[in-house]
Amino acid sequence: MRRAKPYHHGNLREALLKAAIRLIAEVGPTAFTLREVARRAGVSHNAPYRHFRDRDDLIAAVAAQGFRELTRAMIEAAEPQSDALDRLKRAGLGYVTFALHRPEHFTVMFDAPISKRKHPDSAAAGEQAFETLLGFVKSCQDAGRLPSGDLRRMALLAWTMVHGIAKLAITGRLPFPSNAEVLKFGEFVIDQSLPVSR
Amino acid sequence: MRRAKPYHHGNLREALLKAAIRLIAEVGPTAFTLREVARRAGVSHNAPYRHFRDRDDLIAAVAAQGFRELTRAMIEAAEPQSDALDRLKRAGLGYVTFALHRPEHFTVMFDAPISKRKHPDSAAAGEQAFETLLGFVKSCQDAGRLPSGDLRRMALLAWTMVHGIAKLAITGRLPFPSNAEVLKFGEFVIDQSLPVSR
DNA sequence: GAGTCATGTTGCCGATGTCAACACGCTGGA
DNA sequence: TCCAGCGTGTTGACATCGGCAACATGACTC
Repeated sequence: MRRAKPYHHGNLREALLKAAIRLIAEVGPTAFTLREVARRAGVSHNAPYRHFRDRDDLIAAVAAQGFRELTRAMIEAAEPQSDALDRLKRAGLGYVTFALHRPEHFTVMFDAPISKRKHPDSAAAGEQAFETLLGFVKSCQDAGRLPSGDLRRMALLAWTMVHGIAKLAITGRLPFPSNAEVLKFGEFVIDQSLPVSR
Repeated sequence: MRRAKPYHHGNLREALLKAAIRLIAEVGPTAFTLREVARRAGVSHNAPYRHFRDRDDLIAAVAAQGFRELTRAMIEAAEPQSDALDRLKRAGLGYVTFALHRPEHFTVMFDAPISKRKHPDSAAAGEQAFETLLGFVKSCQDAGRLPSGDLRRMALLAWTMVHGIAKLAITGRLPFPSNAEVLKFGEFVIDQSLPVSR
C-alpha cells in the first residue's frame, strides 16, 4: 500500500507546470502566485525552486508550453483542407481560436516580459510557431495561390492580422458578443488583407 | 517664505499620476509599485489612497490618460495631410508610433485587466480613441477614397492592422531593428490591406 | 551498508497592498 | 474671532509574497 504522502513527488515539474497553467487561466497572469501553485501541487512553498529558477522562469515555461500548443492548433486547423490558401486561412483562424479559448495563457505568451537570453527555450518555441505560419504562406506561393515576393514580409503581414484580431478580441475591444462572430470578422480581415489576385 | 514641506501637498493627484506614468515607463507595469509611486511623490505610502481607491484604480487612471494622449497623437499625425486617405494612414502610423515610443504605457492601456464597470472613465477614453480612428475612416468614405460599406467593420479592420503591428513590435516579435523600419512595414500593411480601389 | 546528491521542508527576511487610527490645517458658520 | 468639521496626509499594523539558508529525506551508487 502506497504512502498517502511520499516525501518525493515523482513528477513535480510537470505537476507544477499544469497547476500554473490552470491557475493563470483562473486568476490571470498578474494575480498568479508561486506559492499558490505550490499549494495546488501539494508541496511546500519552496519546492518549486528545485525545478524553476524563480517566478519568471516558471512563467517562461508556461509560455513555451503555450507556443507548442499554439503551433499544434494551427497545424490541426489547417489539416482538413487541401488547397494551400484554405490551409493558410484555417491556420490563421486556428491562431485566433486558440487565443479566444485561452486568453490568459495567450497573454502570458506575448505580453509577459520574458527575457530571450534567460529563457531561450520559450523564445525558440515562439519562433517555431511563427515558422509554422511562414510555412503555410510559402506553400501558397509555391502553389501559385499567392504572389511570389518577399516571403517573410508576407508572413509578417498574416501574423499582424491574426495577432491584431486576437489581442483586440481578448481585451474586449471588439464589439462581437460571441466567438463565432469574432471568427467571422477574422475571415473578413484575412480575405481583405491577403494579396490574392482579384 | 514657504515651508519646505507643507503638510498638504496641493496637487497630489496629478503628481501621483505623473509619477506612476514615469515609474511604469521605467520598470514596466508588473514591477510597478504603489509605494514607490508615493515615495517619488514625496508622500507617505498611504497618501495615494486619498485619491485612488487602490492600485488598480491608479493603473486605470494611467490607462485613461494614455488613451487621451493616443487620441491626440493620431489627430496630430493626420493634421498636415489634406487628402482623406493620407490622413487615415498617418493616423494609423501615429497609433503605431505612440506604441513604439511608450511601450509600457501602451501595454497598461490594452493589457492590464481593467474592469469597465469599476473604471468607466478609462473605458470611455478608450472608446473615444476608437471613435477618432473611426472618424478618419468615415472621412475616407465620404470623400470616395474608400468604398462605402459597413463603416464600423472597416474601422475595426484598420484598428486590427495598427494594433497588430504595435503589439508585435513592442514585444520584440518583428525582425526590424529600428522604429523607422517598423513604420515602413506599417505602411506596407496599410497599403496592402485597405480596400482602396486599385 | 554507507555516503552522496537530488528533491522537499521549515524558518526567516524585506517588501508590498491595504485597513484602522491618528494628525494637521483650511473653511465656514456662530 | 473662534472653533468644529472635514478633506488630506501620516503612522502603525497585518497577511501575503518572492526568495535565501539551513535542514530533512530517501534513492542510487560503490
